[in-house]
This record gives sequence, structure tokens and C-alpha cells, in this order.
Amino acid sequence: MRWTQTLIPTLRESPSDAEILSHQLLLRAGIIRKLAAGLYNFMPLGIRSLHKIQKIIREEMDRSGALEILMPALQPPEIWQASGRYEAAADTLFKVNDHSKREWVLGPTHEEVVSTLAAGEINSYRQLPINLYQIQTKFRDEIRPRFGLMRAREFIMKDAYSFDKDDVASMSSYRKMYDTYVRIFRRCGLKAFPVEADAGVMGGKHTHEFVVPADTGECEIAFCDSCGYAANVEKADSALQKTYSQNEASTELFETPGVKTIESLSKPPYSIPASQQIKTLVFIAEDKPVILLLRGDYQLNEAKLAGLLGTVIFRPATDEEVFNLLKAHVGSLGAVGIKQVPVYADLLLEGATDMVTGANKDGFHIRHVNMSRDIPQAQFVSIRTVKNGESCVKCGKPLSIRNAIEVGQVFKLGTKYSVALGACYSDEKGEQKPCVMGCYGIGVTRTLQAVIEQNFDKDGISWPISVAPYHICVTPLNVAPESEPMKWAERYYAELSSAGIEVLLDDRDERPGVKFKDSELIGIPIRLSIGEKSLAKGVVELKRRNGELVALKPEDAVAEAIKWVQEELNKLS
RNA sequence: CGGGGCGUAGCUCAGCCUGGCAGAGCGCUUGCUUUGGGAGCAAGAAGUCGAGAGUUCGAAUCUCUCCGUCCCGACCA
Repeated sequence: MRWTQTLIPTLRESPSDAEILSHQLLLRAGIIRKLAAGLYNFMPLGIRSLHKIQKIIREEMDRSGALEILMPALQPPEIWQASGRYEAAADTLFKVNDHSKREWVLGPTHEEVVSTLAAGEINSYRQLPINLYQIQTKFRDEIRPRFGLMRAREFIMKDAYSFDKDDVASMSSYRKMYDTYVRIFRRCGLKAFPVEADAGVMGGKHTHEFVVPADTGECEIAFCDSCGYAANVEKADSALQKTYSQNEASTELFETPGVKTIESLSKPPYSIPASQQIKTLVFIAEDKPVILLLRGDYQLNEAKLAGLLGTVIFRPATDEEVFNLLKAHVGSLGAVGIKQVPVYADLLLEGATDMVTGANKDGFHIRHVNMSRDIPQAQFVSIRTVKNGESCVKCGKPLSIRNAIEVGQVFKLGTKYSVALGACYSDEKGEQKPCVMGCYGIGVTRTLQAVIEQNFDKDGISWPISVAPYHICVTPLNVAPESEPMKWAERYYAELSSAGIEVLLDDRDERPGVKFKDSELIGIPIRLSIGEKSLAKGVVELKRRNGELVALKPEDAVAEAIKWVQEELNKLS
């Protein structure tokens, strides 16, 4: 492609509505343009990279035996009502009306559609296992679209759905997708890795997220550098580090006028460290109150709480509910002597002694609280959010917590959707059984941005060659048709192209500085530049985006460039 | 939905406080010069100052309402 014949609208300055670097580079390199918040046009360079990511995904999905299909983005609301997600996902479902005011849903995902499809087409165990996938545009009414393609209202996703006869077979399908994802991200030049994750509203049990560590990522991951343990903080556990004194003193009420927070009790005149306090929370889970106890220096993990309660329908109790239940206000609550409400305490509190907690009497706390003696009714569970530096559950070394971008997720779904939508098969004995499902997503457009987030420097993007819009940028520094540089450039363009190399010929009549800056900004992995000065010395120059300049005899340049491209491609094959 | 910022040329922004001719740089067009790291000179095109209402002799500027957009929070299949 000749630069003058395509549309690469690079920007010297970055638009003011882009905050994070990868978003700025997407705009500056002319890869995307915004239509509205969370809605983007893909420009010629962008669509080329996107197609390459999609090609890698298709090749690996097909290799795994999955079958590509295409399902409608526009869906009837009835199937969403059948699965129960019409209400459960109401906040993010886009709804539209047709000419007769009938309502439709713009699909944010396709469990309902694929289950309906399977209900009609899969009848026998002989058809199983089967894995159906598509690459398609999804719609989510995000409460807050942000960071360019990271969280958009319309985005491209690869979603796959496996159907198996039982749990064991489903686990094997899951494993196959897990391995496929590892290959896909590696081929995209992305350092992504799987972490244990929380299943959330999807209703599955076994799930991994594939994440790319990045400061701008929206999820937090606990990593162990020593043994490789990695989990979303929603799921992460740590080995317990209990260092409680053996003070057997009896409980004692003391006055704490106006003290309503862990923090204020940790300051003089009380000076009780947060780690020696018991934080008491009251939640209402499906209309029933529960009391949750955490050590004062920890935060509640709501994802774990959902797992414990077996429901996502819970909320903090209102001030009024709290007072009715415990006869005290938030800030003076405790679980000592509470029998009528279930009490769950974080595992870290098991065996704790000499703690301080609220007295259920405004303005008073209790000291010398011994968990096993004074709150014996508590059941110990993991409900805290792991903190940086805690010990790894597997090897005991310190965990570090880092931000990451979630680019994919694999789920073992079970039979929730197959039961709700009738995706059943006849087994060997002729009995009707629901298919055991799995679902597997990759955010294709988000992956594009994640690649940039992981591959840039001060000059711009530095694409892995497998997803670069072009392999090589041929840069003549004089574009007059009869000039020596342009004659060589034309020859290179023709010869490299016929060898199957994707060439961008910068035939713009621009100064060298502009051409170099632009080629580095848009991140083409290899550049072949031809200038009069170097030709006078009998050479042209080949350079990797991140490498040193290599001078070559003009007639050797094509062979060498092909070799470089092959080398780069081989690294990511 | 709560809090905050912003909205003026394609892009980045000044002007607003203290009302009085619509501005700069980059980009774009034309010409000359220049030609190995975002050149120089000259000329030119380019605007519903987000929208509406109000105050005023007069509003980009003051007031109100609305919209858009970005950031923080809540949320995130």
C-alpha cells in the first residue's frame, strides 16, 4: 500500500479526551476515531490489525475443533426472561423497539441464543461434544464507558460455547479452550496469563481470566512471583498470618464518646491498632440480616460474600435496620452475645484474643475480646480482600497485587442455561439430559488495545509483527519519480510484495523527520529507508522498530528484509 | 446515579475574572526556498464561541436550563 493512497491520519498532539497512553496512541496513530463515548470507527490501519487478531483466533479455535457460526446481535427478550437475566442484567442490556413498538434486546453475550439454537439442533449424545463460536459485535450499556476500546458500549468479541454430556467431558472442553487461549495470546505477542477468577452473575463455578498486567487495567490481581499462583483479588486467598497475644483478661466495657470509625479508635487517646479491632458489618441478604466480622485493617470482599451466601442479592443494612437489630448505631457495633443473627467471621479472626469491638451501645466499646470465648457462635469463612504482601496460599512467599487488563475468560457453566432453555440430548439409554455447557470469551477490540498497552515507547507503538498492520515500511527520502531513492523504493515495493510481505510505501513528499516520526508512531516493525546520502555511500538502511540501523548494499536489501520478517513471524508462530 | 473538570477553526489551546472588531500554534491550500529526525519565508481558506432562554444599548464573556465529553466514585456477564 502506498501511504498517499490510504488514510493514516496521524496526530502530533494527542486529543484531550484521551487519558491513558494506549488510548492516546490509538488516536495519534490514526487507528481509531471516536464517534461518541464508547463508540469508535476503525481506520484502515486499525482494521488491518483487528483482522490479524481475528485470523489468529480463528486459526486456533478451528485447530481446537470448534465450529464457527454467526448469531444475531438483535435478540428477542423472551429468551432473556427465560434465563432470568432479563432482570439480572437489566442495567447493561440495550433495548430497542421496532415499528410496532415490540421490544428487542441488543446482545451483550449469547448464552441464551446459543442454548436456544442447541435446543433445536442437538438431540443425541452422538453429536457431543460440540463447541460453537463466533466473532461478533456486542452491545453493553456500560454505566461508564472509558479508556477507548477498553470499556466500550459496542465492541467485538469472540465468544465460544461448549456442549458436553457430563461434567468430566465438560472439564475436558474447558481445558482445551484454556490451552487454546494460551496459544492465541502468545501468537498476538501478548504476555497474558491465566488467573483464578470469580464467576459472578454468570453462575459458573470453575473459571479463569486471562489478564495482561498493566497499570491502567481495571481489575486487581494477586500474584506470587515465586510459585506462579495468580488470582483475581475477588477470589484470591492468602496464608494466614496470625500474631495474637495470649492475653486471657476478661472483657471490659469502656467509654469511647464520638468514636465511630476504626481509624479514630486507632488514634490517641485510644491508640488501638486496626489489626487489633474487629470490624462489624451488617448486611441484608435476601431480606435476612447477617453479621460479618473482619479484622479492622481488612476490607470485605463482596464476591466472596456472594459465594458464601449463595446469592448476589445482598446489600449493607440501612442505619434504621442496624439500630432495630442491635440497638446501636454504625460505629459501635459488635457481635458479642448476639444469638439471633448468623455471624460469619473472617478466617483471620479465628483464635484472635485481646481484640476491641463495639459494645452495641453508642459511645462504648469492649476490650479484651477473645473470639472463641466471647463470640463462640461465629462461623469462620474467607470474606476478606487479600492485601499486598500477604503470604501466598501455595508457597508462603509474599503476594503482590497489581492491576491488569482482562482480555479473556473461560467459564465452566454447568446446566443453568441448558435447563432454562431446553438444550437437552438423549443419552445412550434414551434418557433426556441437559447439556453441560462452558463459555469462553475474548475481547477482540480490547485485546488490540492491550497489545499497545504492552508494546510502546516514547516514540509510539511497537507492534508485534503478528498483529502489525504492515510488516515493513519502505521509506524513500526523495519521492521524485526519477530520483534514485524512489527508483529503489519502487523496486523494493514490487519485489517484497510479490514475496508475500505486507509493505507500506511512504511515498509522501515529506521531510525525512516527518516520515521517521510517523513510521515509529504507527509502529511498523521494520523500516527500510533509502536516502541519497546513504546511496552515495553505496548502502540502504534496514532497521527494526526497536533495533539498530543496519547498512546493506541496495541489491541485498530485499533478501535481508524477507529474512527479518520471517524471523519476527517465527518468534510468534 | 453522586462529585469534579472541560466545551472557542480539523487538533492543542488563549481570550471569560473586569461585557465592547473572533485569536495563537500545529494541520490544510498556493508560491518560493530547503531536503537524513515533526524546516523557513510569504499569501490564503477555515468559526452557529455546545444548544436554548434571560440580563444588557451591546454577551464567547454575566445568570438559568439543557446537552455533550473527560476524570473520581458506585457498577462491571
